[in-house]
Amino acid sequence: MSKPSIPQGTRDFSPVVVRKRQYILNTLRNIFELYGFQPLETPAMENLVTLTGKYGEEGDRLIFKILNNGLHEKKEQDKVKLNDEWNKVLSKPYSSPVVTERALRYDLTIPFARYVVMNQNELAFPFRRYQMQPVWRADRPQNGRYREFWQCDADVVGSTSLINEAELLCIYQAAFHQLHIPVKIKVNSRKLLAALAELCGTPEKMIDITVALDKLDKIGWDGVTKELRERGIEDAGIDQISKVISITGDNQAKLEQLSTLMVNTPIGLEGIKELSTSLSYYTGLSDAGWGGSIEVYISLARGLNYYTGVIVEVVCDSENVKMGSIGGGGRYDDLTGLFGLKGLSGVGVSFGIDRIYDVLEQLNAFPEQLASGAQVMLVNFGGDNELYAISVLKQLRDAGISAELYPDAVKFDKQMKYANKRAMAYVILPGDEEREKQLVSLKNFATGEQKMITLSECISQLK
RNA sequence: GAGGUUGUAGCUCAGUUGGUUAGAGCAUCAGAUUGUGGUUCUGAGGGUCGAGGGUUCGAGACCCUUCAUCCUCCCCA
Repeated sequence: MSKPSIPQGTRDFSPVVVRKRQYILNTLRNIFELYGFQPLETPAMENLVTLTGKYGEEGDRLIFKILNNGLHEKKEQDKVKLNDEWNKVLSKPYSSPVVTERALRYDLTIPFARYVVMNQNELAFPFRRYQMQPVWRADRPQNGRYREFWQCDADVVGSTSLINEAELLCIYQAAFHQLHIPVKIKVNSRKLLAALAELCGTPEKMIDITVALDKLDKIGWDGVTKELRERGIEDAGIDQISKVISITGDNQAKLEQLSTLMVNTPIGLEGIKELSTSLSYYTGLSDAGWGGSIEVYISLARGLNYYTGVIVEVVCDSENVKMGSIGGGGRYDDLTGLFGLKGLSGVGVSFGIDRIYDVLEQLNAFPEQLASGAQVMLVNFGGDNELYAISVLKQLRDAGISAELYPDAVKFDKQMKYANKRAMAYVILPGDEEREKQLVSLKNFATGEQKMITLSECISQLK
């Protein structure tokens, strides 16, 4: 069987799908630019050492490694060495510069950090960048998870101001407002989670508590309790956690109650102050017309363990849509420290393009006119009419009208079927009669209405 | 890393306890229709039944191996 196929976990995007994806990307791009973010692109491949050790043990295994090429030309002793290395690679997860020294990028954050460190002397800090590119993971694909997928990030590095947090919240609000997706934006702080771990008397268990708590929406409080016990949290600690996450009220009320509970944990008070400051900046920057809500959500944890301050997550707030988070982010201190540049703080957000696409599809919220391609097709009648059609074609394009001429003078029926399948808005019939009178017949494909008019009338109607 | 699903025409899938020449719909092509698409009608082409082995008089179906695929858990986006 030699049917063509594509690698597991990859996708083709058909013309209609690409248009819809571009609609999302263009919307986001315009907002990023409006907020003063600059575009950045980095290579599909990075040096393997740039990536290894940055995503945890699990992450290292999911990095797509690129085999070195040209090795077959080397000498006999090199072949022996390569064979040895190959055996190590095949026996277990292992990498060696002899076999592979490059890898496909795993996310956009680490390459961004690498870029910042490499260009630290040229960049104007704080550096605001956005980046929309595919990334690759050697994960096992399943529903909604791919080996090649797109990420879309906006980050600010080199500033600890909470204005940045507020601006990124605004970007979320503005973006989803423009895309017509109702959202709830959940915010929290890693500092509150750290304080929570202190309240439990087990500050070193913060990651365990975080991971368990993150599943609250999925497995419920009973499930979380079970997992916390498994992770070695005492019942007294679980009581504390229960007390904290059962706080209710508006954001202001929640933060006030929290500061009572965390009165003896300085890091908790710090987190509370940061959240409340960010929210007040946000109020000043945001537009009253934006829908959706921002909610302090104490059980929000997020898996990534490099966040250190405010964390944020966006979920679609519609009864008709069941979907996990469609965006997330937070503050990370010292990301560039991994590459030797200390003391740079960053904060960023990420948009889940594929999930946003699915949500728009479910809400039926894509703009109508995205579906069609060329606006008008000219029927090819062959002979002298072909040259006439070409002159009409050129004038249409000169006027900025998207047009195409059917390239072969095949049966009329076939050309009309093609136009129909391509969902053309109009068809122009430049035949014998039209050519002799120097007119065109313009047919509206939706209504079937057709009339013979001058080219300039036609152009003004199509514009 | 663990567990499960499904592989039959370009696509979506039927195919009975194993039994003639493996079917349907859609799509394609041709014709009814040489300047009018979506609707009809008629006809045609297109399959090493994922691959390899086994059981059998006989395998698309049963058994083994293998590959691919999708999904669930883990983890993540």
